[in-house]
Amino acid sequence: MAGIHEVARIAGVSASTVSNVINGRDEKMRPETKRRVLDAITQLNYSPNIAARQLKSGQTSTIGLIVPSVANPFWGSVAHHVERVALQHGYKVLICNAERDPVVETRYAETLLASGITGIILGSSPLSFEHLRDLADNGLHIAAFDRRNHGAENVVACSVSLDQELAGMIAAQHLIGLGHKRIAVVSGPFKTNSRLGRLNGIRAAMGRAKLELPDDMIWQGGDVIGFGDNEGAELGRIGIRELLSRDYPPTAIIAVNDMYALGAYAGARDLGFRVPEDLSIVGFDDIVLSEIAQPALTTIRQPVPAMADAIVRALIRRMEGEAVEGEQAHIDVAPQLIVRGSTASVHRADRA
Amino acid sequence: MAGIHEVARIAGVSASTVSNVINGRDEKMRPETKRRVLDAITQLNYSPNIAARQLKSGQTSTIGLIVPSVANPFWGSVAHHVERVALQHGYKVLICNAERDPVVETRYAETLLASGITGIILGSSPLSFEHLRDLADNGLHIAAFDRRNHGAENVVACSVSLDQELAGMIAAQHLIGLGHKRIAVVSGPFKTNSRLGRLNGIRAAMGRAKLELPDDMIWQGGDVIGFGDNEGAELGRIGIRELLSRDYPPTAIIAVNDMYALGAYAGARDLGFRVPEDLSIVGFDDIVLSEIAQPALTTIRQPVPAMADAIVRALIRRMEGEAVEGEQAHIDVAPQLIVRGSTASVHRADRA
DNA sequence: TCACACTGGTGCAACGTTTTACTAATTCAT
DNA sequence: ATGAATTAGTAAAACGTTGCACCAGTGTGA
Repeated sequence: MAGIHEVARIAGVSASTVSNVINGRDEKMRPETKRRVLDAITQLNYSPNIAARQLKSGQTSTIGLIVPSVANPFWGSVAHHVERVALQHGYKVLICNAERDPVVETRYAETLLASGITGIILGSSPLSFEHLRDLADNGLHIAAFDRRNHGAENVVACSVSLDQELAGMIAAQHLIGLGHKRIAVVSGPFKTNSRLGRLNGIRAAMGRAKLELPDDMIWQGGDVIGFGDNEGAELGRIGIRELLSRDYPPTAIIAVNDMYALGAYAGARDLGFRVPEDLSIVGFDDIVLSEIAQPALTTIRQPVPAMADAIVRALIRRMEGEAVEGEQAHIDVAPQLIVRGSTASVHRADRA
Repeated sequence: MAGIHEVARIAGVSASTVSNVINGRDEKMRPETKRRVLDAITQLNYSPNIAARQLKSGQTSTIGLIVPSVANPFWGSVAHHVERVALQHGYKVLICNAERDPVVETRYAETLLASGITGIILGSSPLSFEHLRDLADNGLHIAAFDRRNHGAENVVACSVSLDQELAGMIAAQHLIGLGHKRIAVVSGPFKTNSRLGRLNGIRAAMGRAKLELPDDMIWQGGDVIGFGDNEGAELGRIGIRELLSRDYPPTAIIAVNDMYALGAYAGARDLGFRVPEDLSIVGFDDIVLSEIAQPALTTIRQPVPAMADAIVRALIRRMEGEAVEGEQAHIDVAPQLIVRGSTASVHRADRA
């Protein structure tokens, strides 16, 4: 591969001039000189060595995106939109799967920082960001997707998320409004901020309606096999079978995300329950397949394109030092209830 | 951030010695010296600057993965497994979404090569690899996932794929065996090698059974909005509605992948057709949701974990110069028919 | 005692950019 | 005609590693 000096030699100029051309500093340069350089560049098929550039300037136009697992279409969609927005701003995106494992997450973040990447977006919504404090102190800008930065302002520069509690409340209220009284929750471990937020919202709404949410109506699976983002659908299926086998089965289910909800469809079917006649199901996220499912899933949509837009812009402002003191650090987006075919007014509730 | 010289100063040795410790060249070194260096490293929280290392050595332990879109769970799963295997071999993975656009694809490949990455895995299965010839000539090792490298041996170093024709034949034979005679195909544009291969297989099987596959039974959508990997489900839905509105609608559908197939479920439902009573549907890939769908989808499985394993190992052998002359460059894996609930013997065929 | 081999390191020149300070050549104002 | 200002471009020192070539001691055999 040819270097900048080779180009300079061919064009009959100095390396500095070539560098100036490449970087658009061509105000004080004869058009003809510029042309000669450009010609040499195309002739040699030259492209700048990124490692060298980075070593010198300390800058990369790359941001890291750490997600639980791209095998979950929700995160696939997030990755897609983050990349789209980043590209518009001249940034590339490096996607990493960390499976919500803080150790893997930290290792990835370290690697990214060591590669000169100074900004990452974290999708794992952990309860604490302590494992990343060192990196943050060393200059890594961290943005949180799907979690507020409250209580971690010095580690997490900015964040976007649904108002998770409100989202949980809306889901529960929808079911309560349909007359459901025995509502269960299906989820993986409540070890993420977002899940906990949703659960609190559900509790609040039920409390207000004078309904109980006993612990045995909260099904938590997947502790052993990780946080269950890969196996969301499978866990949902298992969870609901367990719940529906009870003496007093629930008449409605709130699944912690759409993958669990779709798994719940299968589990309900396994036991001969019809959705929504015998069982109503609500999910969160609104992945593409939710609309396709039979029946189409009622869910709380996360407006991913807008969220990606907000977080990428906010992060880039921080990385480029443009953020002003006290600039709004968290952006709350409104959850949106999408009513489709998986919820209906209660039928079997009275029988129990 | 501290550098190697700072560490050397603290440990009371030279930078070379620190470098030797970091890179495991410690055979001729007093254990005590090594310990001092290690102590200094932890004390300063030192980690080597990757850009500098790369600039000097020309090596990165990173491979690139270019996929059509991680928004399709199939590619999410591929990314997941590629990453898993790469990590086992000490490599990291950089995932890029190219939406099957040769221009975007080329730009990503250029960026990767310029960053010192000398090996990429390409998932787009293009008809031609000409757009990448230059990069290959400049030292980029290219591996193809989902397509044979035949006819492009000098551009594509190695490849894995299903035997696409066989896969197509198996799908068609399954339906033929159930008595179907009017079989339609739903797909995005046939501009990829894998889709074309599947179609050829279907044709061959039908020809052998003396059945026709007229052009108007091959629905192709999505030309305008890209190659339709994002919109697979939506396209499947539209396509099938169009096919089922014909005077002589098909009794069975082969969808080019599971996303299209799942979309076809919705489209069939829209028009009051029941699956599988009125319409049988077969997909390809076997994504997680296929098992969850109602009814569970009959599909041709791609053994993703094994394929990822094979291609990553083959690519790394090439990158590290260990591949011997004439080493097998393409690995064909066997398609596997997974019969589930979406196919049944023909009922309505006679009515038409 | 000398030549030689080992042991346990060290010194320094790269790698390919960027960028600051500098200069040679030209034009301009006086 | 002279000094100042402008224009168009250059030289060279970084950036943080790596790895070859080298070297100062110490032990060994003749």
